[in-house]
Amino acid sequence: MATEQYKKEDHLLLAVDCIIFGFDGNRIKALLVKRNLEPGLGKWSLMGGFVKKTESVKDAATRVLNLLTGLTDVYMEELGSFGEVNRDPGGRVVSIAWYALIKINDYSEALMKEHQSKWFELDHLPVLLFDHGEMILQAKERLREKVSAHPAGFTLLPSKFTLQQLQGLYEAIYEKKMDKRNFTRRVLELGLLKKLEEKEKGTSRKGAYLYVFDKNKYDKLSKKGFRII
Amino acid sequence: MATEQYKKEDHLLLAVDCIIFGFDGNRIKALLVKRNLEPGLGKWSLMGGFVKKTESVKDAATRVLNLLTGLTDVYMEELGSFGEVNRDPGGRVVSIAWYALIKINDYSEALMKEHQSKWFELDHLPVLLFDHGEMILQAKERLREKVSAHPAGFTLLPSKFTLQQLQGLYEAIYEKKMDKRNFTRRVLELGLLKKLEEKEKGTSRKGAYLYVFDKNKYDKLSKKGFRII
DNA sequence: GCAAAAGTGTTTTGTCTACACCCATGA
DNA sequence: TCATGGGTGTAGACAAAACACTTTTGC
Repeated sequence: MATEQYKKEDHLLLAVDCIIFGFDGNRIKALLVKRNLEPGLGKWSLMGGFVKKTESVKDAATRVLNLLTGLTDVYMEELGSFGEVNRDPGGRVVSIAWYALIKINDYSEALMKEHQSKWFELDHLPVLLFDHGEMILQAKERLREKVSAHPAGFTLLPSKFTLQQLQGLYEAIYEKKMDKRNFTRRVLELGLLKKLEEKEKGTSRKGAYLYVFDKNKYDKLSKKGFRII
Repeated sequence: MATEQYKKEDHLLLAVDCIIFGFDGNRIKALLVKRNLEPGLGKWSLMGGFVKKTESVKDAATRVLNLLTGLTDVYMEELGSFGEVNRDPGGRVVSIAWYALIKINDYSEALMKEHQSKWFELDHLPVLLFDHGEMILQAKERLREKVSAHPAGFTLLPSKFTLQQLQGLYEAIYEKKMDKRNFTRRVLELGLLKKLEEKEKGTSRKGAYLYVFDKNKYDKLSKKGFRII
């Protein structure tokens, strides 16, 4: 099947690794797993896997994410390749890193036990496999750039959320406090949110109104971009 | 050498393709070559090549760029992977696209003859190999984002240049006219440019002052970013 | 009635945009 | 002397930032 000229070229292993972000209401966290093969058996690492001949790179990333989380339809984007010759002592493996944003509660305790996985705060990461620490750092930077101009980050929140939760998310990503009035005004002006009658009463006596996204406007803003910070 | 578990995984071909941008004073152009192997022999395509086992992905991109242009120390950045299963009918090849910014005069007529290569305006591209058209589109978009906040784009200009050449570059990238006074003020305020005594007398009787970059400030601004548009 | 978080406007500051004329020079 | 591109400043519009008090309600 393959053209003759191609056959004599070097064939390599191509992997995908997923930086899976979650938000627990206070901090951004990354989901890591205990590696189950050599080299690096038992080390904390990103969830990864090899790209098969019969699937696209994106499909491989989706498959690997699904293997760990059971989730489909997750926001995921390519971060970039990691292609140093000796990055993996087990062989010549080029990895393409992807970052995914999930609702932290979509990932159950049961799955954590099953896969020996755990959420880690970004400034309390363990020692990581290979160049996975660098991948997470780059992904964190990319996440900042992304959410400054796209509503993507909102997918880290539960489907109903309060304005203070949304602000807390941005404060966690940018690691700085923001002004409540300015923040509220900006996000409401985007016209992206629908206010519900319901209130969230967990955190205060008064209770805060819950909001949901207007999917149509979300799609429009995703394409066009905006500036929220 | 390779770990046992790795051996049974699929091995694929990994390629790099370079989107090489130049600026002729009026338009952004891309450097294309006539493909010299099957499949797609004779078609216009990006300069590309396979990643060898003994080189990093970045080194491969650098090597491929150098093969065509003879240049080293070129501004180059990863665009992303192109990994559809059937993107290359010759076999399962995943390509990592890189874009490079060179001074158009660094690429001689002699090299164009030797490699059957040619500069094309971005809105007059020929029919291209595989998904190379899509790569160029994405690279063009990325270039816009990049130069809006980083001085990288300046590397498309000759080492001495006038303010109007710089403005022309931005106008070409954004495909819109800008205000001369506003533009001048903004770039001078960055403190990035050093005014020379020399004047460029080619395009007007009066002559326009030439500028060069202050390398130190360039490096600082590269990291920190700015907003020019 | 009080503690604790929710909700809400205005003023100030800074940034961005629009806009037009004189200058220097070679032909 | 005139045609051509080079160089320069200001006023108004708009957006961003700073800032503090009232409301609701469960205990």
